[in-house]
Amino acid sequence: MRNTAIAKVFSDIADLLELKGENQFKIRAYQKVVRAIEHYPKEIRIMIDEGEDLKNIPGVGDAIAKKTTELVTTGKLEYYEKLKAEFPKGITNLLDIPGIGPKTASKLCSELGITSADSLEQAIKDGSVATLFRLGEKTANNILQQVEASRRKDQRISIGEALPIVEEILSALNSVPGVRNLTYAGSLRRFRETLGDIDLMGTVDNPQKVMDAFVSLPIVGQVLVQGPTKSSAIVSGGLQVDLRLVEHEAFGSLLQYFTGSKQHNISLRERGRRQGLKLSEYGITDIATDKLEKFADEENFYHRLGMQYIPPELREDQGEVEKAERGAIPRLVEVSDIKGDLHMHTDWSDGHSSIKEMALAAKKLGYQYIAITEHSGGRGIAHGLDVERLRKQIEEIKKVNEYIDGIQVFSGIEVDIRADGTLDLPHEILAKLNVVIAAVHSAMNQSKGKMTQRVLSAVEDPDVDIIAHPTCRLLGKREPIAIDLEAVFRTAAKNNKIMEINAMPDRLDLNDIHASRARELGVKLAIETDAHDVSHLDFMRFGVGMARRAWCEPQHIVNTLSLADVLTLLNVSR
DNA sequence: GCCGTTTTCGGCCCGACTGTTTTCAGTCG
Repeated sequence: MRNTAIAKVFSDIADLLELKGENQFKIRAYQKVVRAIEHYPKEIRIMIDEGEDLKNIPGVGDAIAKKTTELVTTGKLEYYEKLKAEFPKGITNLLDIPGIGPKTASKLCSELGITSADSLEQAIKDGSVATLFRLGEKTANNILQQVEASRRKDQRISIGEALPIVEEILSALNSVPGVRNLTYAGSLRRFRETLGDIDLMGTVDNPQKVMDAFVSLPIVGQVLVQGPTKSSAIVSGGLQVDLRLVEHEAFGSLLQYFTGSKQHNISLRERGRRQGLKLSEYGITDIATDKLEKFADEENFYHRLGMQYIPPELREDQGEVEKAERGAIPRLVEVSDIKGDLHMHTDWSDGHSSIKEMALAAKKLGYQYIAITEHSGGRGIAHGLDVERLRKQIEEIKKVNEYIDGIQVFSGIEVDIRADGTLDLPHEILAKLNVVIAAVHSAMNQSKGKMTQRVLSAVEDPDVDIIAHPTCRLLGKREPIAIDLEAVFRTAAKNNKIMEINAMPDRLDLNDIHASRARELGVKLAIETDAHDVSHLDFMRFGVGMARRAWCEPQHIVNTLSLADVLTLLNVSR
């Protein structure tokens, strides 16, 4: 049983306890543990196998540790089964509708027998919902609108789709006179891979002018709310964007508050409380004197609490607050640390730019090296290279290296790992390359056991340096393959092989949780764009964001190494 | 149900908004 499945059970328990009207702090304990387990880098199944204490997970105590063990070892949890039996099936679905909380849901269920969005819609339309105590016409109507909206609502969008939209809006608003400070917050600032909505905020001299400019942007469609300090609108693609403007003196605490995550902020406020301080978006209040201290920047907000500044990517309540108190927040990898890119395609296969164009663009980014890694041809992937064309490309790369100074172009390949685990090109040619990346591109429905063996044989192949996009997922389009990553990471660590953090915004593979686990196991990581065009080299920032969420420092990422050091590493790994 | 630089018992984050009330419950972020 995977962590996500365990988290789902505890999330259901929290919902059911809410419906039951249980002690809210007990409910919160379950909710807290859901977040902790969802983001926990190590599979709990493995922790139990290895006899590790589950109470090492923040928020897990005696009771939940015992329940987790029962759930993982038997596949069932008696407490959960009993709780479920107390309620009609499907009732927790009502909690997913915005505007319906536990009180309303249990009222709808017990008095009208409603357990689904369909029966709810019916009951609102025939007027029975509006007759319930503390529910009226307006509330019923609002709920109806939410039911309809949730039916047509788009899924969360990927960060790669969102960021260009956001930057377009920001650059348009930045040209309005009187704008002093404008930025994005929320999950986007934390670099989460998908986003539900966008939070923008800033400090300005004339809020009304900026709000007017915002709602009249061409990209903005329906305006939901428009006020002097807060506006909400739907932009093209169905994405909701909130813009909030505040006084300059409180920018730091507001940015901190709206960056979240919610659990991080709760954790922070608990600490504050123990110091006699009350934290809010307006600043920090000394409870004894009721004096409010304002913060124009986030750094001083954290320092006032006696801790280091915490980078947004780490604010997930995964132990970062304790570490910041001890001064143990690491110096995370930054885009400026990146000295090369080891995975890209050119017009030799399915890319759009030439080798020379890629090299010049990379040089402009300040890189010392790049690797050209086309697809191999055996599986019929778009214009993949066979042995003959690869030989020719090696020659061509030599010429480019003579022509261009200041950057080294490596010859490489992204060789297909066939269904049987063999590579798509022979040893003779692979041995001539600087970089060999291996990846799965076909037969993705193999069983977990078969797929794991397939990838393991590539990891153990002496010709292979790097495993690319290890789960093969495409955000919102293709589920990850079934694979035992723990086994892959352990074997990679033993064989000194590199795992890729693919920076393409619809891949982000390894993701943050996987990359974090790989790092813990001592696996070397490479952040690679998989660029098919010079413009794709900019994807590096998405990969770096993922790596930062995985607590990676420069030393964990091989392409922060200098040219000389990376060459040594690649030879050593053979 | 969790947790400890006040505590192994008694606490547990904070504020805004809405619609329903007649002072506040419920929900959200």
